[in-house]
Amino acid sequence: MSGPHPRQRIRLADVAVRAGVSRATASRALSGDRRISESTRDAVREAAAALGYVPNVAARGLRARTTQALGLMLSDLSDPVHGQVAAGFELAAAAAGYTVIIVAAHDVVEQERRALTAFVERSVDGVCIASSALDPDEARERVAPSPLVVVQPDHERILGPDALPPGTIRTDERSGMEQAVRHLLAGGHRDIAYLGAGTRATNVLRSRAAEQVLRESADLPLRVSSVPEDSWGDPRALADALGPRMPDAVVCYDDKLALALLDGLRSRGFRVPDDVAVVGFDDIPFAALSNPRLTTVSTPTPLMGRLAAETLLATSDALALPPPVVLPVQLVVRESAPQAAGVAPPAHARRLVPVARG
Amino acid sequence: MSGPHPRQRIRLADVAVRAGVSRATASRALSGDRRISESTRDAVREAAAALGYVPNVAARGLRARTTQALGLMLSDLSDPVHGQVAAGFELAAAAAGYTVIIVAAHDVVEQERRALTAFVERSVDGVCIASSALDPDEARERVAPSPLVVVQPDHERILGPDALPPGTIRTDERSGMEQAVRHLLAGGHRDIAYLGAGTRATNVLRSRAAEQVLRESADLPLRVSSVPEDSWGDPRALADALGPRMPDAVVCYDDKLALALLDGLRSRGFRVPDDVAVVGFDDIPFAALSNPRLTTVSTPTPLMGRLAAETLLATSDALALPPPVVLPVQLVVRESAPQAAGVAPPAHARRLVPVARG
DNA sequence: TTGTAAGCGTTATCAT
DNA sequence: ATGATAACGCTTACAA
Repeated sequence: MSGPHPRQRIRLADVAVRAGVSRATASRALSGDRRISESTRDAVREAAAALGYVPNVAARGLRARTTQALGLMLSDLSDPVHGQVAAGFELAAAAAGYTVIIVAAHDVVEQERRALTAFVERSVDGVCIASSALDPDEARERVAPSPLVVVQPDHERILGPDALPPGTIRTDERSGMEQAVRHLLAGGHRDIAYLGAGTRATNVLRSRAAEQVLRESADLPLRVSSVPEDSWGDPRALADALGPRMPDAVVCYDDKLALALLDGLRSRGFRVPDDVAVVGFDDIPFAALSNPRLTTVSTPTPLMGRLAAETLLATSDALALPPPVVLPVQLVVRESAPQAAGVAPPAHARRLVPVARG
Repeated sequence: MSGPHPRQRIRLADVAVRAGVSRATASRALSGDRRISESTRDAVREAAAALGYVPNVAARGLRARTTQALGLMLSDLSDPVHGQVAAGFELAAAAAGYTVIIVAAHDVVEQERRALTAFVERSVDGVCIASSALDPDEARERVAPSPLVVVQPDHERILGPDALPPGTIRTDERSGMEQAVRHLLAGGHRDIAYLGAGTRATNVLRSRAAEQVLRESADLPLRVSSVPEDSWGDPRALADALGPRMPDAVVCYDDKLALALLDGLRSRGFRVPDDVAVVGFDDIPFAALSNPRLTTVSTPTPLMGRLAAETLLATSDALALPPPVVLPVQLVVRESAPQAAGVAPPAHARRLVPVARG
């Protein structure tokens, strides 16, 4: 039952012997070195194929000082947003012949540090952090001299006035909230609430942006409610968190929260959008399939992953990272916060896959 | 602006010099070798810490013939089921100090072959394939001598009478369909349909199981409809695929399809479950949040990933893989196919997180 | 055009 | 208890 392949792994030396050349020649032949004669090149290739030779990249990397591997740290692989970022990242990396090492750090700083160490141990050629609480400077320090790209940084530093550091990729939260809030105002809503999860920086960022826009556009206050980050498993609690008096409309931190809220509202007997309108953030795939379908701010998650990988691949020097990128987002109007009556919805509102994607 | 850490990476030799010992001693001290004296051990550790030494695992692996890395091949990281399998896999691997290399092969056989080659090139200590169309024997051959575990194999071979090979982890499709179909029969449904996606083996397996159970339990025929694997983006088409006359109930290939179908049925003016009941398969997180909430067969996806990793970690010899494992599944009754009137639902039917998980 | 030999950073063997 | 030294499998000066 054992196939034709030998148990012992074939080394370059074996190929060289079979082709009747030195290891150096074999190596050069396989790497397509122009100085090797046509004939020996073919001979070596044939030998390699015949033996089923697969190079040992650890050995190669040891000498060539490149591993053709990238590290990706994220909080949770089963999260739809992170999954899409990871998918885009992996796709771009694989297209360039790179391999991806993924570590889930579950938003625990100590695990995040360990993840970065794992990348350094493996000498990856670049590291991407997706939405981490770690201080970006510390992270960059830890993975040096590998370049580091941070997607959706979540350190409190982003709340300050400082410019984003090079190698940062973010979405335009402010624009997203502007579109969401203006849409609700146009729909006649006045008592608008923000439902946040946790106290992480991105949540604060979105909450503040919504508050500002509402203030500037209509001089109205924003009601801010908040639930702990891990309480999404209890949808009724989300509805209850909105307080004894239900607002006209709710903007949620993200779609996961919004979809859970839809469920909680239904349990509590509220109708969406008649009793209260709901807007999400991210446009995860199931946002288009909920009942009512979720109006949400579409973020280009797979594109962010792709961009992160491409940035790393294009960056040999960790100190030469490109300036921060802020990606545009777009409100997708669906049923949970429909267009004001009498106004035709824009074409994109019906699309399952948002325009800005990959 | 450049921190205290040196640009050049610290090698073991540097630590040895600083501690005033040989490289061999330094290596042994760091690996906690009992023969090294207390004092030198501390000295070496101090030196390592002071210099910020991080070992090079490629070099280590070259000599020690173990990489502390596992390979995971899946079709798509942004798929909820695969994401959960990957999350469970990564968690178990990380807990054992292992790192995971993930390659998405998008169900393309040629890419699957490349993925396996990538794992061999990197000499991973074990490989897991999640739901692949590749011939398991070919796969095992390709990754030899690393052990291979296959989660939810999808090769047509599984349709035959052959026993599953060692190192296989599957869910009990037959039992799942039995629970689903019996539940529908108990609810008074007679005209039952199966809505499948694609023609892959698992789809055929589920379809056949449903057919058999329906035949054996009630001597009724199963209506089988099918849509191409990539047509889930058009929910109305799914509803239309059920034919001109709507069945009493539909069992879907998986939850993604079922949730899309719910949307399509709503678009077409059908009420669920009044006009037609719908049952899914997998119990992905959003199945509990749809409207109506989805009745579905819960599969222990994170557990499968965890089990796969643990199996690999426990298997030094590729030829000593454990016998196939078939994991139990459990129907979770929700609104899209509710309990027959007058019968109290079991406790688990209300749980958000199914019992069998992780 | 090809071969020889040194080296990548570790760990393991064999001394001492 | 510690040190030399030889691997591990590959690439790349330097030679020829």
